[in-house]
Amino acid sequence: MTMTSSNPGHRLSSAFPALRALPPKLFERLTAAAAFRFAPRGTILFTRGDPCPALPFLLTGQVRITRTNAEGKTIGLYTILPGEACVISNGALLGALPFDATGVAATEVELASIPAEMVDQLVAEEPAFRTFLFRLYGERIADLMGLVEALAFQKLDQRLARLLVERGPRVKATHQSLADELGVAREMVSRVLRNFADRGLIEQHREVILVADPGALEQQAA
Amino acid sequence: MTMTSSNPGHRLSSAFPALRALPPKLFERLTAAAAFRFAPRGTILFTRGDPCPALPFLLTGQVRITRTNAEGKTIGLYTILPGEACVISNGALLGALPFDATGVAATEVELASIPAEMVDQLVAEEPAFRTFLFRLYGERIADLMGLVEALAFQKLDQRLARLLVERGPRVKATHQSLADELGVAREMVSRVLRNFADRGLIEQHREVILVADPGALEQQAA
DNA sequence: CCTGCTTTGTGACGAATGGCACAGACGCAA
DNA sequence: TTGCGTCTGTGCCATTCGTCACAAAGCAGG
Repeated sequence: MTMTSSNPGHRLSSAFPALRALPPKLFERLTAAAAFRFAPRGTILFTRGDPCPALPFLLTGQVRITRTNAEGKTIGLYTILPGEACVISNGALLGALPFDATGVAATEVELASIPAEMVDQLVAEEPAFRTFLFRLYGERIADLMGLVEALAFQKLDQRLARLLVERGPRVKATHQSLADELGVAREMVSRVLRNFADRGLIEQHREVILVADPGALEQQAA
Repeated sequence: MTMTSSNPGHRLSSAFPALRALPPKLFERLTAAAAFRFAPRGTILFTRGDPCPALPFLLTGQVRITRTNAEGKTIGLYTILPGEACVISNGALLGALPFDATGVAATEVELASIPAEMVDQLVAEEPAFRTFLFRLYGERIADLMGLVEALAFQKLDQRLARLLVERGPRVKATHQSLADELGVAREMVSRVLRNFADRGLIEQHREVILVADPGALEQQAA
């Protein structure tokens, strides 16, 4: 499902400041080579073992990176926001590794895939792009290290509280999806949420959680 | 403690194939600019919040990357082997991020730190170096994702068995250090090891564990 | 040999989480 | 309205792990 946006060049450069400094010629070639793609919520953008022909840049929406084990249990790793690129793919791309996780559109998403050679050329020629990419790697690694620490040392109530303040004030999700995100059993999520609701920290509705007391939730997360 | 190796250029290029293709001029400059350093086992090479003026390449030995939380609990993230570089530092380096973990010399180590500008130049000019670096990033991210999955879904006996087969057949470590590595309580490590020993999978001595039945341990890890 | 430190072993108990088995609530479609 | 599927709530019990409180064993220095 590849489509051309009404103004691809502008969207790319406005989402990615690092591209703004490009020589016009190169930017033009980049825009021409980019594959713009639009995908509805829930689309599996890539999964373990997929080949990786291009580096996807996220223009709008959110992509959730998750990992599922042999028994089907799932845990969320991190989220890609607009203006970021999927560097797992990149590791795969330029380092020639298969990637090892799954990317799902958490909302409707719009992305622009840049072919490998183009990315390589950008890295070689554009200092701002190098910085952009390396910073992105650094942030992903930091995200993962933070997750490791949380898994090792934090209790479920802390992790869930953190998730709610970050996604709040309105979180649309089933308990099951939150459980998958956190890598725990659904019943545990239901119980902790019930506890939060009893204490007035949140308000629960079907598929929706409203954060009622962000301060107290933050407290709970600490 | 900076010292000049007897043959720095040769050591660098033999540990890092990606550097072998460099133009002689550049390689000479690189060798001249590199700070060779030798550190005994246990040295803290960097820690959270340290600035990061250069990219350390590991020539010999092993560096363990760990993370410690506010209460002093520790967990190991991954290990850097000879021929690899510390890409956390690099994220910090080229992306201008503080790094977020601690690096400890797990053995005596020898490393060569390349200044930031030099690394930047290498990335710009040397395709082989780009590939090297991106592949390294990819591997680190894969390591961390694997660790996340293990923490979320595997029991201690599985994780400990895995560690022993990977580090075997002779593992020199106290139960406490293994506990720190795995992010668990020392008593649990003692109990699981006792169990392994009772079943003939390992043999225990003070500070030393001998893997007696790698196959069965592997089984246990699965 | 004594002494003191580090390492390892162990029992008892509680807290956190998982998993099962349902029941009830809600929403949608026929 | 009725029926059905999904989502949520809950009781119960097993397992895993953490913590505390020691005891015992090994090593090193005087």
